[in-house]
Amino acid sequence: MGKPKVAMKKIENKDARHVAFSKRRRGLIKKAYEISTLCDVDVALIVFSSSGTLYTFSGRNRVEDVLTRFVDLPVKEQGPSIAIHNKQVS
Amino acid sequence: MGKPKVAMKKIENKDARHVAFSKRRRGLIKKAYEISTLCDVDVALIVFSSSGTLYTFSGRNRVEDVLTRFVDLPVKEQGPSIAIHNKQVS
DNA sequence: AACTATTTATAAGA
DNA sequence: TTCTTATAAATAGTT
Repeated sequence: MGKPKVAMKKIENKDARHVAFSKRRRGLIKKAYEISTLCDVDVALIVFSSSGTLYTFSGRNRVEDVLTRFVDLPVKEQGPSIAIHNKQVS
Repeated sequence: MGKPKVAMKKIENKDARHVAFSKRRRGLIKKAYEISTLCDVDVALIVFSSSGTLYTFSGRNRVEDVLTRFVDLPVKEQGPSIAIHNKQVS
């Protein structure tokens, strides 16, 4: 990550947490853009800040269209309700 | 990125594109997990591979719940239909 | 908002 | 697909 290896838990200091959110939000959206472009896949990303502000990204198609595509899948194919970050999720 | 600086356009070689998708999907989901945990925010990520396989991630809440939260917003607050990766999107 | 030291992500190759 | 390695990119703390 950055300089020190940071523990993977909520950053308790509010200012530090907001700064991290701002930096990482930009990084995450960039990564989403890259995989969408390089690999030619459909991506939709939705983030709600703790104050409720919405941030989104989508690549080739509109967020709504990707969501529609998701919702239209049979529930079984939507996979587990809670996804695990380090496992491949159906 | 990795070793060589790669052009930001579709990887034309199919095998290379699939390998990149596999690696980057993992990285993207990890980043989504990290921002969700460190910054205590709601994240939903949906990716459809070119063959139509679905990959998702969500943090504190289920993907469906984040989508519902998005859909329930007034359309104006859902922001632009096409998000731009390097700009902050409302 | 910029800088910088350091960690992390990842393109190629095996 | 997994591991290794070299290098680019992300980012935590600081200014």
